[in-house]
Amino acid sequence: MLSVTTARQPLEPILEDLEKAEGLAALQAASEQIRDHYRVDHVVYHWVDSAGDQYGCGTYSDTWRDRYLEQNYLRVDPVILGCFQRFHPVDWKRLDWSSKAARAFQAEAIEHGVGNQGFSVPIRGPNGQFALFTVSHSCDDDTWAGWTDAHRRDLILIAHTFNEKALEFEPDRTPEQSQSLSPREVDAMTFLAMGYSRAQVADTLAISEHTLRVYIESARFKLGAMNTTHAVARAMSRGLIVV
Amino acid sequence: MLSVTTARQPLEPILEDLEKAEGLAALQAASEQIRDHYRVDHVVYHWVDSAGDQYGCGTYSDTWRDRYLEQNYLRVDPVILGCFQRFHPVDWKRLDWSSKAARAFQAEAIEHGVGNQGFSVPIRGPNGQFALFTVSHSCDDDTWAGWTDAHRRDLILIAHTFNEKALEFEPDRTPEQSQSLSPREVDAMTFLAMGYSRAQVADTLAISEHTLRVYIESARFKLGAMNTTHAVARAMSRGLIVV
DNA sequence: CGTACCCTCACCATTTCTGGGGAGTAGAAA
DNA sequence: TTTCTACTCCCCAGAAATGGTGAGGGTACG
Repeated sequence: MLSVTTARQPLEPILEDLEKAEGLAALQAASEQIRDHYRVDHVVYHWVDSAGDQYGCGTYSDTWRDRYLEQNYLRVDPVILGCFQRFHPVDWKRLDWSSKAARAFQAEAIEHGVGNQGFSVPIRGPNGQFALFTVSHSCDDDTWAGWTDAHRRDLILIAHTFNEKALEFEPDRTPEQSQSLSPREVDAMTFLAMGYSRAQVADTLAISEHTLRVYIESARFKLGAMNTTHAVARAMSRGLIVV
Repeated sequence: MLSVTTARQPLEPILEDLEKAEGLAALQAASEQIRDHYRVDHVVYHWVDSAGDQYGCGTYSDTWRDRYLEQNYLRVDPVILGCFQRFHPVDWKRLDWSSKAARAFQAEAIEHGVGNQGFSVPIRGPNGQFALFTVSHSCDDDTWAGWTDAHRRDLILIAHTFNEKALEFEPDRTPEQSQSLSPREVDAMTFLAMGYSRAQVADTLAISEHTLRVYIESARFKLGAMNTTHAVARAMSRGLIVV
């Protein structure tokens, strides 16, 4: 049971155990340990790949997890949708549950034992990488508010550490070093991303449009892109240009 | 001076003072307080807008800050470029300083008292928002490694709190609810960002190219984009599509 | 001192994109 | 029930981007 007094429990051992974890099975065990330590119903880490692939790890029941994947709830789940637009950790109460799909989802989640309260920490990386660290529980609002106030900072740190570990075991998810662009190529990509036409970019850079085309083509080649839009998208997601 | 023993200093008062800060001037004071508390040379918070606008706050000298802005070092600074590609907090030693521009930049930074060591925490938000919380210092590698090991977690929490505060005082930077795209528009933008031509996207979505064009045009309109490339770039930087 | 990469400029033919129209369905919201 | 939004389809002509090929001068590095 969750106590309203919410005495600060020591965080260090949790983080240390987490940092010692080796392999995905250990992460699974770590989430259970965190759950038991804080005496909440569930602790979940949820990764959403840049390609839309998912990876989850936590204490939700298998049936709920399977159902979630099977129904592609990723695109309905208000927790995902809400956190994806937010900077900071968020209490589930502050999310938008107004749509019909969202309420149906919520009802089904509670039915599967997810809990009526929740707190999720969004974690973002380059290339649109996104993960969530979530704690959920069943209790009344005041109890939950007290608990989250007391453990908010802990959860941020645990989320970070958990994410670091999860990335460590999945090197595929760390972005590979891509070939860099020349200054002029960066200029070209940047202005194109800002919506300038080729003629406008050439004018802005005070070069002929022919020259500009050479840059765009070489950038496209370096980025392995099939067209200008693709090249700009890749340059952005690789952080080669900042728009 | 930075002590190698790195006894854990209490973090709570720092965070509490930070959370009490009201206004940008208070944040400036907070960065100085953090600097003095940890006895490092500099503490800096640096925001990079999705439009390329910057906002900085910290203990760097005015001359260096002006120089940085004036020279548009944003696009050269290996700390920015490196952290933009990274998930986790990073020690400056692990960044890529190999290019000529980078080394020139480093030399000039040290000349302006920035310090030869540094540790930066990247913070990301929706819509491609990006900020850095940096601590820099002058000392040898071992001392620095010891210090960062001891305070890594503190810095993550401070970075989060600092960022929360900075956002609070600049509501402009909180993402205006950008008009969302319809599912089909998201599909269209996504495939375009993946390099598909209009014909290919239409084929993939099993709709006519004419229909596809309607989606692209309405997406372009919603995003206030001047052309397809611009629309895709905006959709990406606003986190509306994930590629 | 050669190699390699970057910056600059040019033409031609073809493909692709864009902007201007108009029109019907279904489902959800008001 | 009406209204609104999303989704689907169509034509045409002009604007823009692309692909292929070629060439010269500059700087950096071994």
